[in-house]
Amino acid sequence: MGEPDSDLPNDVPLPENIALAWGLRDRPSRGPKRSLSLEQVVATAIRVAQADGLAAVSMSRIASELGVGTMSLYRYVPTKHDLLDLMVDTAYGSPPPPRGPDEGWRPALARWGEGNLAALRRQPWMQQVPLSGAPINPNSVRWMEYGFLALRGTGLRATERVSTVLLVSGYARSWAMLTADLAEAAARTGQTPNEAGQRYWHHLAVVTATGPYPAIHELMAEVGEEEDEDDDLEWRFGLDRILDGVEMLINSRA
Amino acid sequence: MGEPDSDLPNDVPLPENIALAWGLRDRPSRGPKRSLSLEQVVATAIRVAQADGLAAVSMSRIASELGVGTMSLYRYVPTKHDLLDLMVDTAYGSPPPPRGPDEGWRPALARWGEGNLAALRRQPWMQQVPLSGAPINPNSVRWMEYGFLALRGTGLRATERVSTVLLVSGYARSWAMLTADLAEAAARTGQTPNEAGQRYWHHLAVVTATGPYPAIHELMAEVGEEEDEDDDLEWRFGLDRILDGVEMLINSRA
DNA sequence: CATTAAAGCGTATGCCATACGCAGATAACG
DNA sequence: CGTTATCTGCGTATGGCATACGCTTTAATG
Repeated sequence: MGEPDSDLPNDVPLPENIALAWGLRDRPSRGPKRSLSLEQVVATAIRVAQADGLAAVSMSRIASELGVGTMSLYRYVPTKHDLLDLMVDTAYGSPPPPRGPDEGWRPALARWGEGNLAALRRQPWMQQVPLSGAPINPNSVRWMEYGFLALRGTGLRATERVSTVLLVSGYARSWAMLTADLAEAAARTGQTPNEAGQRYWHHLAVVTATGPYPAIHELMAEVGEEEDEDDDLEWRFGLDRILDGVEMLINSRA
Repeated sequence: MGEPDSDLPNDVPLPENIALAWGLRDRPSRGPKRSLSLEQVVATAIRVAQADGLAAVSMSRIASELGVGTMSLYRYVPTKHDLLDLMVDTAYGSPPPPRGPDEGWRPALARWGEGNLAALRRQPWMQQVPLSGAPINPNSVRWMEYGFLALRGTGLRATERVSTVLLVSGYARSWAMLTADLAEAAARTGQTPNEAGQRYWHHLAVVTATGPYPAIHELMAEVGEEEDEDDDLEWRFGLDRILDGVEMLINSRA
């Protein structure tokens, strides 16, 4: 991933979107005062997304919600894409409390993972936003900070800590997506999420009826027998496997 | 997630998009013959995405690429959204060879995970497509089949196998995203990926300079010391942690 | 051969992001 | 205290987009 700025000159300027997100643009003093703030714009956009879905988030919709002209928004945000970026950053909200002074890394990282999932469940539209790679926005960086705090003093090397944090957040994202889709289908057809799951398995059974899918058929047969498990237990299972794997390595080095 | 169709009546029809993806629409015999096939449309769309990015994929672009009118495409695909769905399904390509008769679950699942990453790297635009939840398209189902094949006979219960497969594919997706973003930034500014990584760390250093980010500063200091690691080694690290965690559970039950 | 239904697709609609430039506001400068 | 530079809000215009509708042509069925 390359090294930090060991000898990179300091005159490499921050890209505009990063400076914007961190509030580092130097506000000039010349012209009239602004009637809005970037935070207001972002908050309004989030409100629209939360209420009517990501597809309802248009510049004109946000503007009219704020009682200003559409083009005025571009005095606050260079493109809609940047706005989406800021929306996601803000909508994640505060991370769970960081690892306490006498707390082990494992419960702290578990809490961090649960926080990830909770955030995505609070604002499901975030899953539709194609995310933009390496985290650089303020709140994302704070989340990362908390994640790395959990792994301090574990003997894991830097790149290993990065991978571990990515492991947890990636799993949270995948899990959120899977369950959100079923929940959404359920809500749309006015059923319980459980019925939606049943329906999914049914469709899968139909399409795999002809053709070689032994493992999937085995799976479906078993799911039919097992008692209905809580969704969150299945999520915990994967999280625990990650934590076990990491713990194994840490212990083997101690 | 609900049980399969233990007693669900068989008259629940397949949604149109599922039938379409599986080629289960009954082609009527009345009218003129079609001049294209669904596969051709999907393949062309993929070609456009591969060549000029996802943003270049418009119905009119695909149509002109095929030498037909824009609206003709709607005889093959109900909406553009469905087309994107099929594009992703197809573009994943063939999964790696399934677990062999004398092969252990671990190398098989590792290979499956590598295949996930390789697919996303082959067609980076797929990461921008907001994916649609539970896998139901033919190729996705085949990938799933192979994933579950790897976990056959491990003593893992059905829901546990689901979580495990999700764990691996989710991590592959996260990793692909992180590295693709840096690679893309590198290509755009005409640098090596390593320089792009350096630049990222530099930006991170600047924005976290003021403020309480001890864990991130620690991380950056360490990354500066470590020799440049191969990206794929860092990826392998996370994958191995998953596999370790799963193996631990399997062994503890045996 | 008449009927029927589908295929290809031109046209039109309505939404979208956003480039451009103007008018009024505001602070800095002489 | 003007004058000037510069920023704000925003009306207007552009070009692209997905897609609804309905017409014409085609071809298999009765």
